[in-house]
Amino acid sequence: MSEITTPTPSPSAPKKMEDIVALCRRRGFIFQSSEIYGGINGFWDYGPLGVSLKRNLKNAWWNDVVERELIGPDGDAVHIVGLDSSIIMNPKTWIASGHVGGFNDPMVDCKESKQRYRADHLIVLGSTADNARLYAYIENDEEQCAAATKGLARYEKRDALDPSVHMLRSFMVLTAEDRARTVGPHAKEVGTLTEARKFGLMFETNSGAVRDESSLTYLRPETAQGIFTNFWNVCDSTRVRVPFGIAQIGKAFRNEVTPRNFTFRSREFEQMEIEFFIRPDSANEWYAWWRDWRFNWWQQIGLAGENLILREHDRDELAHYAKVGAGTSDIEYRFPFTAPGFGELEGIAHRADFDLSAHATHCGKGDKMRYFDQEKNERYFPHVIEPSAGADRGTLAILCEAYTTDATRASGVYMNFTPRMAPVKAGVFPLVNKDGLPEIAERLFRDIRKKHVAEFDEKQSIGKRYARMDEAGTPFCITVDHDGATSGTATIRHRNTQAQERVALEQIPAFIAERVE
RNA sequence: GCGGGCGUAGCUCAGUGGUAGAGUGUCACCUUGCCAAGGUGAAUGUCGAGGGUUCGAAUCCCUUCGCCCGCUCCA
Repeated sequence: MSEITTPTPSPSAPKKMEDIVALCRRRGFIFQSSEIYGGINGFWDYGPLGVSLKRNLKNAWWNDVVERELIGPDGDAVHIVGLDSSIIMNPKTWIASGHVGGFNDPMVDCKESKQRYRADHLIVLGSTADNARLYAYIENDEEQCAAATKGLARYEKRDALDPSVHMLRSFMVLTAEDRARTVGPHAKEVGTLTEARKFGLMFETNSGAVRDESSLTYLRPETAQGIFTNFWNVCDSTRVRVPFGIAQIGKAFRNEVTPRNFTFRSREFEQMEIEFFIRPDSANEWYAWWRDWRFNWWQQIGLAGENLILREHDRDELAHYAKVGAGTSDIEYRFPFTAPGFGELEGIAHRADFDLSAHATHCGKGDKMRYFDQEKNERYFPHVIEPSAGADRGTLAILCEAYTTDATRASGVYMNFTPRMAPVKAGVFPLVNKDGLPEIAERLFRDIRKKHVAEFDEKQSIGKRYARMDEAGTPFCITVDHDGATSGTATIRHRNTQAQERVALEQIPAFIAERVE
């Protein structure tokens, strides 16, 4: 093997999100959904290169989580089984999980202050008399309450109203006329509060042809509940013992208030979730192990730089199910649109036994559904460590991290994917489209293609072909030239350095295989 | 949901009431012997959509959809 050229790479300029979005479209990574009809907010399609990239990410996750050996904190192999549960489930699932009750809140906007309030947290104070002003404040907020009381007193003094006929009402019971005489918590004028509107974050649909209350169902807002509801099935059908995990990759749907930032916050998205079931007393150990292993995993698949951080949640930002327990942490990436801040890629949460016991209660069997631990001769609801990752966010982070500008090369940019993530592993070209070179190159191409994704290109100048592969992020380009045709070799061009080395034709498939796996 | 900005060829953009353009990319052929080279030729547009004003609208007005930024939201 001999070096031919080694150009010096130039330092990368700061990344602009619009450039990344443009490349994604131009090269077929990501398109806007239903674009020819003007698109639809919060939905995206993956093109030929994009679907490969995303699938490589999901396959890497599934391989590393479910299929390959993984050694846990106790030195034993970690046992995880797969699952593919349905998107539409019995709606009671979402009552048990807290999604129907807790996240279907009526909201009120104030046109004057631009503030938004939970309607069921607004209390209205004032006279029962018609046309008298009412003052709203936020429940349990003493400052707000005092301000409303003061405002009311001043108003009633001015208008000489009788303050003895006051009453408190929830904003929820107000009529349109009442709202028109209500002053919002941060407002000066009356009538600036809108009516209460439901911000249901779950997509509703109906199962069965009859569309009524009884057929109401939801598109799942997370894949996790499909795992929890199958916990008992998996235990009964598989020889699993705590500690063990169930892994699932699947779509989930949330009616986000504001889809924003390319695919980062979409209404339809794909999750890669593990629910790992443990003995309650081992939560700290497993939580820390999962957190660290997952952080390490993201680094290995191409997010190795300082743009990736692990962030432990503060107590006061913990979700309702994680108030007690070992903690919650996020693995976050510094996207161009969040910089200098970070956006969440994966959350690792100790959910305690919140979900299993909630489902046990709601399905009516209660404590009878506790897991029996043979070894300890004890019954309990296992605690759960949940590493929950976004496949679309992961794909986007890889795209952003890989995007590298380089003024010295023709394309001006290349995608620095790791070989494992790269949609195309190798481009195979004849240097010129004659003299028997295409035939040799095509034989090599077919040989590589038996195991790896490769592209054959004999059109146009060699420079254009390299440039195209740079934008697709192909790590290796193999060119059959005249020297090679006589000596049985070809040059392999490395994407990042543009350096070339000469390798014997029969060794090239192994060369690729070594670097891709 | 609110406020601001923006939507013209795949991409970057010009065109401000009178025949839709340029560069670049794409494709074909020739040439070429390692980095978007050169030559010749070709294809490509609901001017985001709908409505209105006008003899005539990419251009002016209204509505709407989408994208970006700031709020808001984010289990």
